[in-house]
Order: sequence, then structure tokens, then C-alpha cells
Amino acid sequence: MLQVSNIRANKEVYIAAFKKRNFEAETILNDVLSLDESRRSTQSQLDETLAESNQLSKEIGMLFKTGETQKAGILKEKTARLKESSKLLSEELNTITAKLDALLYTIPNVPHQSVPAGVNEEDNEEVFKEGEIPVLAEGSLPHWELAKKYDIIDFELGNKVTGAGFPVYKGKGARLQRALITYFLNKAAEAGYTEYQLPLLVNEASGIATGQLPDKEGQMYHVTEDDLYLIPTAEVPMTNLFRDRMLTESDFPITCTGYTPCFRREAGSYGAHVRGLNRLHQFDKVELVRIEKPENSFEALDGMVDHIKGILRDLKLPYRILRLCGGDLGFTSALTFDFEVFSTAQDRWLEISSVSNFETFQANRLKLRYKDKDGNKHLVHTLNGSALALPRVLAGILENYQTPEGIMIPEVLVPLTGFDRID
RNA sequence: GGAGAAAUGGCAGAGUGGUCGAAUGCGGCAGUCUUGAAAACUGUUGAGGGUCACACCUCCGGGGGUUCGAAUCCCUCUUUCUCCGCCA
Repeated sequence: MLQVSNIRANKEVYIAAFKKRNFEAETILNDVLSLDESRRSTQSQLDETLAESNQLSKEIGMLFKTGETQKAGILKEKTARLKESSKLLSEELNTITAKLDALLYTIPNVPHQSVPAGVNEEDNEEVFKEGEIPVLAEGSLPHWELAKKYDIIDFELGNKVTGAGFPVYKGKGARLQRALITYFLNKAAEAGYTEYQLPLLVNEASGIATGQLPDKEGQMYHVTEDDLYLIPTAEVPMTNLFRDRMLTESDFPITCTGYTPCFRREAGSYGAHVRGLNRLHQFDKVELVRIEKPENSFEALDGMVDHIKGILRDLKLPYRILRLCGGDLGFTSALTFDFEVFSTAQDRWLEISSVSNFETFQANRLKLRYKDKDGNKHLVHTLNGSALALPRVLAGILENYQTPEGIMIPEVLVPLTGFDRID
């Protein structure tokens, strides 16, 4: 959520920046500013009324003490009127505040200056590419065929037990999956990230703070009985660990990692592009979260990008990095880099990580600030990134490492899987 | 799930209708002393809104109510603790 004070100071700059998102902001920003105007004037009217009423109450107290009950009675009548008007004013204030918040909730983050304009994924900017695309033997298969051939992932069983999008990993498939999780967590630990095991259900306040609610409500599974949401990403519980905190200089840097399953309704998704592991309702992911001082956040973002590069090099997977254009940029993000692995048998790029700097957008909702040496308070910057999302990495490995003799296991994983080939 | 107790500032802990935004202790910060540090002493020290700055307003787990006036009384929700039940 943007800060009104920043909107006031940077309106024109924001309007221009929002154009990169194809978001026509002028009207809404003007509405925000005028609502804020009336919020403040109503607030100060209310304050004055309350001040008067407080003063009278004090006087009444004194009069009772000195036994002048008649005088007190007269003042009491006065307060009745004040009470009435303060009630009206506070109702008005609530209405205005609710309207203002509702508007603010619909405004996405301001794209970073480096974000290219664009309408969709076609306009994302490729900034890096590495790794060799293997030449596969005749008759190579997409991963869902391989999964069936080697009996390592069973989509049908998942359909029976739950429904589409909930695959069952089996035998070496399950072990490979577990090895990947361990491997990713080990890499994060080596890089200094603190590991967490997190709740998989979160409350509404958490969903709002990281920006999943109220706008993207339909993306999360909602447990209505208890009013809890299944996490769509570990970002939600991990970032919310720091909700309502006042940090100090010595708390930085804050770097966290954790493995969780992720649950996404993906309403409306179907077709060839969602086949197999390409798009699931439940999938595994290792996530990185960082909380940084504003002046360090972009350096931290680069650090995360490098971390993920290192993993993909280790796995010897061909990948590229995209700087998302305004049209493809997530609602809460100021700058996002997507990592894509080339899926040889499908002949397409699969997104396996998304690394973002949210600047103060989440911190404002989180009420997450820090106090600098001089005692001044600032919102922090929050960042997160997948390192990595499992299913598509698995798809990439299965497809790129297939040989007529079976699927070879990337070298770095062998100590963790205990086998070097699926056949 | 049942019964009881509790929730106050960074922490501990007073406060049970009016000079309480809140005693006191610890911690933090600044100073005195000291070659330096510790100790001791002195001062200072919650958050949000508002203002050029003050004033002023709000916040004692959340929400609602009683009252001229609520940390304090009432209702409700949440959380924690103790006991019982159930259970991986």
C-alpha cells in the first residue's frame, strides 16, 4: 500500500510510472488526495470536539469534588451536545477512512525506474541467459510422459484422492523431490539464511499485510469454518513474522528461508500449458525473504538473483532471467526478475523463480519499520524470491536429463538422492 | 471439548471510576565522575494522528456498551496459563 504522503509529494511521477503498468492513475490519485484532505479536516474537527468534552469532564470532576453539584449538572447538559456531534463526526471519519483505504488497496506498487513498459509477458526484457540446451535423442518425451513411464509421479491417483492439480510423487520421484528441497535449503543456509518451518494456514490480517487480500482473494483456498487461508507461498507467513515490528540498526540484515507446500486455486486455468507439473494446486517451494534498509534493498535483490543463478548452474539447467515489464509485474512489486528454465521436450521456458523487491509497499501494510541511529523511523524494504519452486525444476530435470538409459540425476543431487539414475 | 485464572510501556510489575499515558524496578540513551571502563549519581526514554512548531486527539489484548468521565464497571471475541477430557 502506498503512503498518502508519498502520493501527495510525487503524484506526477507516480502517474507517469503507473503508465508502464497501463494503470491510469490520475483520477484515483486525485480521489485519494481529496479523501485524505477531508479525512484530516474531519479528524481535526473531531479532535476539537473531544478536547472540549475532555475539558468539561475534568471540570465536572472538580465540581463534584467541591460539592457544587448544581454547576456540574449544567455542564453535563453541555457535554450531551458535544457527545452527539463527536459521534456524528467519528462516524463520518470512519466512512471517509474506509473509502480511502478501499481506494488505496486497489493501487498497485509503483514500478521501479528500470521496469520496462509493456502489456504482457511478451514485453519482458531478457537480461541474462546461461547454460546449454541439450540436444535430446529421438523419441524424447515431455515430463508427464516420463513420469508415467518411470512411475515416479501419479496424476491419476491425485485426481482420485483430491482432484486435478494434486499429483502424487512416488518412489524415486518422491525421493528426488525431497533431495531438491534439502539441496535448496542447504544452499540457503550456506548463504546465511535462517531456516524456518512455518504455519501453512494464515489469518486474514497476514493476507492483507503481504497483499494477497483483499484483491486476490480468489487465489487462496479459504477455510471458512475458521476463517483461515491456505498459504499460496511461504512469503505470506514468513514476511508476516515481522508484522508490527520496530527494528533497530542491529537487526539487519534479516534473511530467512523456509520450505513449504503452496496452495493455489488457479481458478480459470486450463489447457495444454497447465499439463503435468506446469501448473498445480499444490506444489512445493523453498522461499527466501529479506528485510532490508531502503538503501540496501537493491543490492540485496542482486544478491538473491546471484544466489539463484548459483543453484541453476549447480543443477546444470539452461535458464534465462527476465526483467518483468510493467504489465506483467505483480501488484505488490516494484521490480521483479523471473527465472525460467528451458524445458527441452516441451520446447518452452518454464518459470521457476520470481524475485522481487516490494520496497515499502508491504512494509506499510505490515507496519514494519526501523529506527535509525538518530531515532528517526522509516519503513523497511521487503524482498522475496523462490529458490526454487519445485515442480517446474523437476520438469526441467526430467526432460533435460532424459537419455535412452533413463533419467540421469544432476551430480550435486546424487549424495542426497542416493541414486544417480531413474530407470 | 469442559472448568477456572489472566492479558498494562523493550521487559518485569503497580494501578479497580476523575490531576493516569500510566507508580516503581530493570533495560536503553545522554551527562557527571574516571587515563579508560565498570560502579555510583543526575537527567532522559512508548506508539499513531495532527501542526512550520506548539496546542490538541487516539491507544492499557481486539470489538461493543454504561458514564459528564473507563486501564479500572458490563457484554463479546481472541490469546495465554492451570486442571480435566481427547489425541499425533
